[in-house]
Amino acid sequence: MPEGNAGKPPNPRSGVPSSLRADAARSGRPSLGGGAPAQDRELRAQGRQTVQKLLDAGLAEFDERGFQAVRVDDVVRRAKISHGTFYLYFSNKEDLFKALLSDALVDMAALTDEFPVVTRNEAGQAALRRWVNAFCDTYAAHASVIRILSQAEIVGEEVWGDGLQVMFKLSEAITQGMTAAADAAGHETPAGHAELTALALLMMIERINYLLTVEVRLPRGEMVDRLTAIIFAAFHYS
Amino acid sequence: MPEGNAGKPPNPRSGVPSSLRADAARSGRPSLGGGAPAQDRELRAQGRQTVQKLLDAGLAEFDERGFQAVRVDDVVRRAKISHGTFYLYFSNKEDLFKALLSDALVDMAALTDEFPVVTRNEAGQAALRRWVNAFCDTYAAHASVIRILSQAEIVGEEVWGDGLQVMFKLSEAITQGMTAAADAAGHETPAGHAELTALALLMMIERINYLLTVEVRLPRGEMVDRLTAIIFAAFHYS
Amino acid sequence: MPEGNAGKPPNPRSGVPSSLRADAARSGRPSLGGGAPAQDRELRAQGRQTVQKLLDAGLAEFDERGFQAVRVDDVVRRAKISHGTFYLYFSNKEDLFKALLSDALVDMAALTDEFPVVTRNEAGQAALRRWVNAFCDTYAAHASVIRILSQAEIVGEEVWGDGLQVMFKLSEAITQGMTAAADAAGHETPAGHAELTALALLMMIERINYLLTVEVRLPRGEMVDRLTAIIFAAFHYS
Amino acid sequence: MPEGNAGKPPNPRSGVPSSLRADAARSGRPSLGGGAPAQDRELRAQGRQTVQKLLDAGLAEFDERGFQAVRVDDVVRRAKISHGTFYLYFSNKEDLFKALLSDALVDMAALTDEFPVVTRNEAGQAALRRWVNAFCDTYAAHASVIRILSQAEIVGEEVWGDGLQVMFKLSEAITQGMTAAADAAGHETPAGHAELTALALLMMIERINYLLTVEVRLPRGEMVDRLTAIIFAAFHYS
DNA sequence: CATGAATGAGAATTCATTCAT
DNA sequence: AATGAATGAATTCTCATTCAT
Repeated sequence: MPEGNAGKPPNPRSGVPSSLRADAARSGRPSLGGGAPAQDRELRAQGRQTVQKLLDAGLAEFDERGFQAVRVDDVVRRAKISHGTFYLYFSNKEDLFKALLSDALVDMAALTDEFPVVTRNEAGQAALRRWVNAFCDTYAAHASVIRILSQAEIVGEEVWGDGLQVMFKLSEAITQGMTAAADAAGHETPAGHAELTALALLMMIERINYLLTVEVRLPRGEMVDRLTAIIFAAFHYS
Repeated sequence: MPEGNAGKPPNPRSGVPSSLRADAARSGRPSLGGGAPAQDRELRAQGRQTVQKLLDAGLAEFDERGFQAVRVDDVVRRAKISHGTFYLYFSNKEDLFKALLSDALVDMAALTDEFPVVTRNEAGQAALRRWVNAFCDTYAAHASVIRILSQAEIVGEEVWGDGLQVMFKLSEAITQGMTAAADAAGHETPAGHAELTALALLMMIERINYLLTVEVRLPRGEMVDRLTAIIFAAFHYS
Repeated sequence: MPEGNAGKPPNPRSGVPSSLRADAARSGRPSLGGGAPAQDRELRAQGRQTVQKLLDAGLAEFDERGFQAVRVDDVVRRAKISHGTFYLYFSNKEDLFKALLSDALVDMAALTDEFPVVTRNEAGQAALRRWVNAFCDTYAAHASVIRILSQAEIVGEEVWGDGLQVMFKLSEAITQGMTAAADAAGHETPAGHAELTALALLMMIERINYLLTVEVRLPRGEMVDRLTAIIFAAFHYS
Repeated sequence: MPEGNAGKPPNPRSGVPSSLRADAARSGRPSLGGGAPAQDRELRAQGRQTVQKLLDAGLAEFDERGFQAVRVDDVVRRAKISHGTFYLYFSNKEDLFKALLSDALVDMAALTDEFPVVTRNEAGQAALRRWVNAFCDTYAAHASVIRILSQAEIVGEEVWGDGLQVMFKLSEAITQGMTAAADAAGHETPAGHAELTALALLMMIERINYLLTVEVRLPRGEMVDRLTAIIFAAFHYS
């Protein structure tokens, strides 16, 4: 999930929707086809295949060298198509990235619905653990793009905004899942507090996953345990 | 503190020193004056002043536009010195950044020594809270550079490494401070576990501070409370 | 009518046919259907319709954006036919333009025959006025192409030459019509003089019409009166 | 003087200031230094020399090939300076052109003040003839740029506007000079009429000069005579 | 010390045109 | 007859860095 936005951000955002502010919901672009240029043409089999080649090549390149270092030329060379063809389907490198990203974001957003109601017992903790694990899986599956997304300076305002969206959604889901049982049981749950807690914990999960996909090798299994324990404790013993 | 390193890192690092692996200790260059080119010359009043102008201008530019977007030309124009003069003191943009960064890292590293022994009581939590607050202050004071540092793809390998160093040191300090009391009291503390927990929590603190300095406006006071509570709970109730 | 040929012209022309030199007469290609590629094929209904769509689209585009700015792609998109099809009927943008232009030139050339014998009286002036008006009508009807034609640098040598042809023809017609009556009456008419005068006046008419079709809004009715008066005076009182 | 503006003009202008509308007077940029980029730097001897080399090279190239065909690369090669240096002084080809143009426009505008009061006699006609001749000289001196200017489609809106300015000024000067004597003598001079007449005649002069500088070789001396006679007749016998 | 000048290797993008289906 | 796909040469512009004064 995206964070970071180095360089003073042009348009400051504020607030905490449902205190943490979830911006206006954007249309969930379904990542299929290509970017802008390709949107208004009908793609035939061959065309679709070329787009795919570009997406694949792009993903590979981004994964290997990051966003900045990749030149359109690299992607094109890897995909073995001509320079001009690239611009037939994507208006530029960022456009290609966006296409790649939207897949990732869709999957990440899907985690929202999967967040369980976490009860104050072993079963709850087990369910939570499963979710954390799922998060790690999803993150890993899209690591290269999410990694780039989290370097806000690199991607444009708009893309970064898409990421924030998902972040807030997840944050809300966590809040819900972690407090639902308590609420039912009549426990008091300081409203805003829970949401801030959820946000903090989400950031933790994300960054740890970040580290998991880059150089620092951490024992993933244990890490998941730790994360689960921390989340559990944070909501139930503070 | 740095995280992120988008684009598969050239030379993967692994391991966890004292499980978390703190890399080989690098020479702690003492942030004074300029970078490489300036190192072997003695600076007179005028020279020092020029360097200062460049550092100021650089900081301002980095703050406003991030690392990438800043061109040597921007810095030079803002500092009102000539293009050629820049290279008299710094070998390039990254060099300037490094000079700026080292100050920040020194201050961040200093937090290490300030981490208190956190006892399982109100007093402990209060002490912890004070430290978290200090962390936020320090982070805020160097926000622009740290923000950039945390976008690994942007800065070079070397710089990023400096950041990792500090991260591991802090992580260890937290582990110590949070488990010292318990250890003394004879509590069992699963070795590696505590360190992973500390790392996770550190990541959380960092990212939240990140968010605090960028567009998303969060209530800092409450956030500090939440962070404190989470850390406390994580170590004492899990 | 074309003038202008910015950029020193490759092959300089000189002389004044019958003092004003009318170049070698070019084959008067009869503006029908398409350009080069289409010339050797018989077009069926569908084909003719496609050509027409292209001509229409081309005219509209040229009118809106001039020659340069129009890309084959624009025409093709407007005509809602495919890129490849364009080259089935025209060899390139200039070819399309030529097809469009020849219609215009035919009409302009037709003005030649309509130029009246202008007598030194009210009737003569009225007849002249009518012709000037007709010129304006014809010009307006083909404004977009003629406007382009008059920017020699833009169109190729060949096209521009076609325009010069018509210019010289018109110039001669004016000379004839304006001096016929005088000659008959035994007035002396300095040979070359009249032709140069006619050319100058033609240029005047053309440029004013140019202005009439572009941004500068002039009162056409009065303008026609002025032009008529100037021509009349030029031939009869100088 | 500029005419033409093929391709529907973005922002239609209308009206006839003092009926012919002379737009807001623009600041008379004194053509010295370079274009935009050079404006905010102090140029030393070497710099000024380089700018001059670029201006010379640009003029020569424009003259030989027109505006469109010239690539920045051509200019740079001719001036024997590096590609990057060009952009140190001009932001692009058009910028270079503008620098070149302003000289021309200043000179053309100067003709305004030189237009004599043309009396209805030999002396008046002689004075007029001298002015027409001066016009031709000035035009010839700047032929290459003016030629380009008159192809509105090529140059930007702004540049073209500068040309219109001068056109209107000249038009007014002619009106003044041609009607001053008559007015003094108590002759009636239909207000608007005179201005339209002047505009028409100006267009004539310009286009003929255009032809004089391009391929069609006309006898300049005689042409000047004809133009003078026409103008004289137009104002005095119509 | 400091400066203005010059450099030139890139990188992005466009668009006319050809081709296979 | 028509189409979508692919091409790649051409051109513009940027910017880090070096140099002579």
